[in-house]
Amino acid sequence: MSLRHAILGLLEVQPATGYALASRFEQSLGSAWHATHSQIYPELARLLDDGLVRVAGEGARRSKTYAITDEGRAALRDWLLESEPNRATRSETILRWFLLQTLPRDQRVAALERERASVGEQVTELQALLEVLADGDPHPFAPNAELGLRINTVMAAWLDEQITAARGR
Amino acid sequence: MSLRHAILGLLEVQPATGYALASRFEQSLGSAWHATHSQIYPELARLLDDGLVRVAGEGARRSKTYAITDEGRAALRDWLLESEPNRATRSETILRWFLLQTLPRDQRVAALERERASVGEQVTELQALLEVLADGDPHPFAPNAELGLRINTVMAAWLDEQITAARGR
DNA sequence: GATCACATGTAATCCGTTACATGATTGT
DNA sequence: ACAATCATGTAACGGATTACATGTGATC
Repeated sequence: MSLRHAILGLLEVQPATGYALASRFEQSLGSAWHATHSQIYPELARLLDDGLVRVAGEGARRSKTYAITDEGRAALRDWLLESEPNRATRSETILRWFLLQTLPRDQRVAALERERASVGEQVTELQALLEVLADGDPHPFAPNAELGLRINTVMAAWLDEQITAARGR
Repeated sequence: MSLRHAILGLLEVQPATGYALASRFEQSLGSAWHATHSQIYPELARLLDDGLVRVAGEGARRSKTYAITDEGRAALRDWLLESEPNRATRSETILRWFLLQTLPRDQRVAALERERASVGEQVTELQALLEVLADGDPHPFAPNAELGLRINTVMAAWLDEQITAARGR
C-alpha cells in the first residue's frame, strides 16, 4: 500500500488539503510515484477512519486540511523500517526504449532521437527546479530532484550511445 | 496497454510459450516492466483473438508456442512510433528513499545503509549478467542490462551521499 | 459576467497481484 | 516413488485510470 504511505509522508512534512497533496505528489514524489485526486480523496477518508490522519482545520471552499497523527507517524515508520520492500519498478518509457530494438534501423534512429529530446527537456526542468530549491529554505524532499536529474542524465547518455550505434551501420 | 506490447516485442525476437515469456519478461524487461503467468495467459488469448499472434506449434506438456503475426508487428510498430508515450514511472524503492527523509537521523542512517547494500547486490548481479551476455551471440535486449547497471550505479552513489550527509550532523 | 484556479467527491472500467487448481515430463 | 520444473489456466481482490459531476472564491 504505497499510496497510503506516500500521503502520510507528505503530511509528515506539512499538513495539507487533498487538493494540495495532489500537486505536491507531482512536485515531490512524481518521479517515484503518481496519484491523482480520485485516488487521494478516498484514501484520505480511509486514513481518517483508521485514525492515521485527522482533520486539522476546515477553510474556505469547503476545504479540509489533514494532519498526520501519532498513530500515522508510527504506521509510516513501521512501513519504512519493518516491512519488506517491493523492489519492482515500472517505467513504460524504458520498456519502449527496450522494444525499439525490434524496429528496423531508420525507424529506430528516428524514435530514439525523439526520446532523446524528451529526456533533454526533463533534464532542463529538473535543473531549473534544483536552482529554485537551492534558493528557498531547505526542503526535506530536495534530494529527490537531484536523484531524478542524475538518473535522467545517464538515460540521456545511454540514448546517445544507442543512436550512435544504430546510425553507425 | 504496455503488457500487450511487451509480449509482442518478446515474440518479435523469438516465438515462445506463455511459460517461456514469463521467464524472459524477468530476464529481458524486468527492470522496466513486470508480469506473471496469470496476466500473460489471458493476454495471449486476447492477442490470438485479435489476430496479433498465432499458435506456431504445440509441443510436449500441452504447450503452445506463439509467434507474432504481420498484424501484430504492425500493432507493435504503431505503438512505438505513433502513440503518445506515457512518461510516468513507478518505483516503490525510490518512494521509500524519499520518505526516509521524514525519519529521525539514526533510523534514517540505518535504513539507508540497508538500501545501499541491496543496490550493491543488484549492481553485482547486473555485472555478472553483462559478462554472460558479452560471451554469447549478441542479444537484441543486451543494452537493457547496461542501462539497468548505470541507473543502479547512480542510485548507489546518491545513497552514499545521503548516508554521509545524514551521519555528518 | 466570465474565466481560472481551488476544492471535493463518485462511478465505471481496466489492470495487476495473489491465491487456487491441475496436469505432464524429467531426473534422482 | 518423489521432487523439481515445465506448463496452463481461473477467480477473487485490490489498486489505478478515466470520466462524470458539482460547487466556491479570486481576478480581470
